[in-house]
Amino acid sequence: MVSRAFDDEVVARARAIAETTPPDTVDPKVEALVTQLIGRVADKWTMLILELLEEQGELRFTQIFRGIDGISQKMLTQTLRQMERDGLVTRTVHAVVPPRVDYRLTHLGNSLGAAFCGVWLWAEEHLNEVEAARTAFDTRG
Amino acid sequence: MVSRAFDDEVVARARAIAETTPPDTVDPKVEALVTQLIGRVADKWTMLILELLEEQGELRFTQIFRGIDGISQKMLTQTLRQMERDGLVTRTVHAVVPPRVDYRLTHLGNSLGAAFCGVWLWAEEHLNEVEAARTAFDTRG
DNA sequence: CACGATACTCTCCTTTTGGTGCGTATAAAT
DNA sequence: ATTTATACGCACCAAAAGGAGAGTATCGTG
Repeated sequence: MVSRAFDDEVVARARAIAETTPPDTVDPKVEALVTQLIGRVADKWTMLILELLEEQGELRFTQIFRGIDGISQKMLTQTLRQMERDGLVTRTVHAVVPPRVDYRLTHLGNSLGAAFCGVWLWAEEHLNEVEAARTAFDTRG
Repeated sequence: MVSRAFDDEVVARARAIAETTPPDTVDPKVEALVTQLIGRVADKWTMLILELLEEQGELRFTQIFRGIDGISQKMLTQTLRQMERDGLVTRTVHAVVPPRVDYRLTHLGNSLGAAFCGVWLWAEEHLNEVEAARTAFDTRG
């Protein structure tokens, strides 16, 4: 996970960007592609794997498997394949027995991890507020 | 959408944070809650609604419905309810006929939008790289 | 008087997601 | 000789997500 030392700073920066953003003249095709890409990449397992690899550098299959609580082998393989296809991780197979496969973030993967950093910080920072909002909502009926 | 003027700056900042992060001494309960919260909030429709409301301020149901391509009424209602429960949006019902309901981001919702900003920027910036990686992967078989 | 508009809810029904368990190659270890 | 470890692929099945369409209350409008 991450420290929360720079949280306010990051959020303030991001908000500043959002506010100074021009009225938006983005090609709808690009818009759609971006949306789709985000849908693909902003997935729970992808985010968790990304974070783990960011922390640990290079890991093999079983290490990731043990490092991520609740994931099934199937989902891990699947997610890693997608990430490889999207250029987020490299997959190096060592021709030994038993087989050994190492995964490592690419530059692209690293940059995505950095981009998600703000979301992790937000979640850490505002966890209590969200829980409070929920119980308030639920007790109001 | 957003401009990409500050992309490198944002990413560099986020990466700097990631690198200076201490070895991690986070309570596993909190870790799990954060993970769960991210799973809840990092959903396609939530992100799109968040962005739309951030741009437009206050909107009513049908305006959001028309503003987000491909969403169904069901998903829109559902997502808005969750967001309201999580304290991300306020929902104000005007007792008129036909009914009129306005949605607006809370401070919390705004901060989440800001946090997601980095991901949007990443997607815009690296769209081409991802597509290139994909075709490379696919042609290699 | 029929109609449209609004913001839903409710009921099917299909699609997608994801879990479980089994199979595999092979060499080292027991 | 049997077991163990690895990194999967495959087949099957349950659960969840999500789309389509109908229903609702009420009032102004044509």
